[in-house]
Amino acid sequence: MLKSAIEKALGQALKNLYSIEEPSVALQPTRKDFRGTYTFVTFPLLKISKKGPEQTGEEIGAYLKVHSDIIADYNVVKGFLNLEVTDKAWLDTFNELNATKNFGFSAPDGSEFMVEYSSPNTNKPLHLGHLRNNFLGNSVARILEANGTKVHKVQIINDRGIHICKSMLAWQRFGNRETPASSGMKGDKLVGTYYVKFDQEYKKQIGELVAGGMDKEEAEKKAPVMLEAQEMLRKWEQKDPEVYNLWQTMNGWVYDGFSTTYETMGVDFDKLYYESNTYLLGKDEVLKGVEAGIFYKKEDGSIWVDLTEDGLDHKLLLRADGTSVYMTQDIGTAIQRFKDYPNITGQVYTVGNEQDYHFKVLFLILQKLGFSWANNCYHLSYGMVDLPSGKMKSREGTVVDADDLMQDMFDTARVHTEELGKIEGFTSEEADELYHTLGLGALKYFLMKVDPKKRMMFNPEESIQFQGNTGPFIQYTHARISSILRKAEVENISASLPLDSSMELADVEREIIYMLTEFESKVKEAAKEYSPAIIAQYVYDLAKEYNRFYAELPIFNEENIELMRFRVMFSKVVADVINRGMGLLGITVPNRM
RNA sequence: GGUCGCGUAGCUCAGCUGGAUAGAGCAACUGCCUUCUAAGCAGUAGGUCAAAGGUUCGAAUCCUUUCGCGAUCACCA
Repeated sequence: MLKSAIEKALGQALKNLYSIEEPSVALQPTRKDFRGTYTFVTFPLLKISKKGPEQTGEEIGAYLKVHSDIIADYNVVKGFLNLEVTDKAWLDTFNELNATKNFGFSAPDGSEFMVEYSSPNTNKPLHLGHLRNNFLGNSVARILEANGTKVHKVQIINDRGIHICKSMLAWQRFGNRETPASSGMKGDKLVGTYYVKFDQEYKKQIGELVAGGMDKEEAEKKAPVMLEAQEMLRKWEQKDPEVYNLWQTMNGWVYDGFSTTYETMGVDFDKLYYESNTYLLGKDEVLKGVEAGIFYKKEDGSIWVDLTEDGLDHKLLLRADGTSVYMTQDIGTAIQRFKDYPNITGQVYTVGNEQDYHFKVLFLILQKLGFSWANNCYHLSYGMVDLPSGKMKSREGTVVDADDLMQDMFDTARVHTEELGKIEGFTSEEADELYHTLGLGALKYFLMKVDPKKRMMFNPEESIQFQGNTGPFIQYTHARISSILRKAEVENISASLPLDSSMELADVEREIIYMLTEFESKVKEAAKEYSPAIIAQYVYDLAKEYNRFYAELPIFNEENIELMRFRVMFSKVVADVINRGMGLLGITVPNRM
């Protein structure tokens, strides 16, 4: 609105001054060291204006100052024309924002999309990497929704295969019928311990075989527990009742554990896909592809796709014995989802960047099979969360458990809050809720402020900060504003009456109105880039700027009543954007802290 | 070795669809609570944007090469 109005005026200026028919005017924000809000770069115009950069800037600036009632003043530095906006235009802009409910967000436009995230294995508890995955996927879903798209949140649970048989076998052998109830352990944790027990037993047996003279590679294949696990997998595939029951029971424990964790995390799903239901999908599609000549069959009967023309290599799609590989299932599952949700136009897969190649191939194959939606499939590829020691490794016990980390965050929040003595008048329930809000806010913000594509560092020794560029800093800003709004209500200051637009504003106020006008484009950009980090960065900048305002200018001590009203209303709008922006990250903001 | 990604302040990260003197936070140092929440604000210090070439009026940003780190290249998932 404001920006496009200026661009329009600028276009008119270029037309009249230099007879440019279709001027491409792109404004950029003015650097902090100069006066003004928007900057127009004149260098590309010099050939047409046939004048120096300063003179060209002067001409355009002077024209705008006279002909546009939005432009208050201008200054020229080298080839940069910096434009200052009138306070009236700022206040009109503010009034418009204030009058628009949920400005920056779009109403539902009928589009539908699917977002997949989490997608764990059922043999071990969720860890730090899953937290990044879940928070990102869940946030992207919220961001798409804010852009008018109906989103279906799903995950595919890897509930079958050799890994879960390993846990089952170890439980049969060492478990003494232990259950989550009998042990008091969360179900996912309990099953995880048996996965570890299997590995220990496996290693022990390998050691014994090697000591008996077998070479290591063979020992890894011949270790009795491994053979038994494989036998168990065969029984599972034949739906052997005993194995199947145990499988259902132990997976049930895991799901109970997971759902507790998801609830704490504040994420949810609209539909769950299970590999035990989907692992046979895709085979028909692959066979159809062979008939269509898209794939080819080798002499041994295995089926492949040749991707060398696309710069990739040959990829196996069906084994010689006719059984599926991961790719086969993923082809089938993708197609199944478009059958389940006929209105979706694409889907987002939130999966780590170690699978970049896999998804490149998957999307390419879906294209070759002729699915037009394949072009709208996006791999939200995020970087690993590294520890100072490097990658997390379960074998070395360096995995950061999701439940433990969240609990640590709640404890840290409690310690900070108590130190600051900020919970006067809180009931213990309210205090607990606050610790939860702050701890989770700190964690989510920490994991999402970084560009998803980049790998990031988490140092468990230095706990996540609560000051500076953090979730709690932004939450604090919201709590401060809430306090102002409570006071405004007590003092009966009307925030609903229209504002007079003839006041003089301070720089910091103009800057913040400018930032508010940018919210919409940030929300759109975040959707286009599938990047919650863009929102995180924006909300932080806004909160930071608001705190400057808070320190520089009085509100209730302002003598000009109209200006005081403006500042109250202005604070309210900032709080609203902070609230909704943080909401896009799945972070709640408190009214007191 | 092939392919992909990354390398910005002591540390963690922005900036990357080319624009001005490269920004935040943490850590260090200095100020600011008789005024609306100091989880805050203001300031000082800290940089050959991995290196070298190239394109351009202009390069952290685009291209090439080199170095370093990581991922991936399974009839695993």
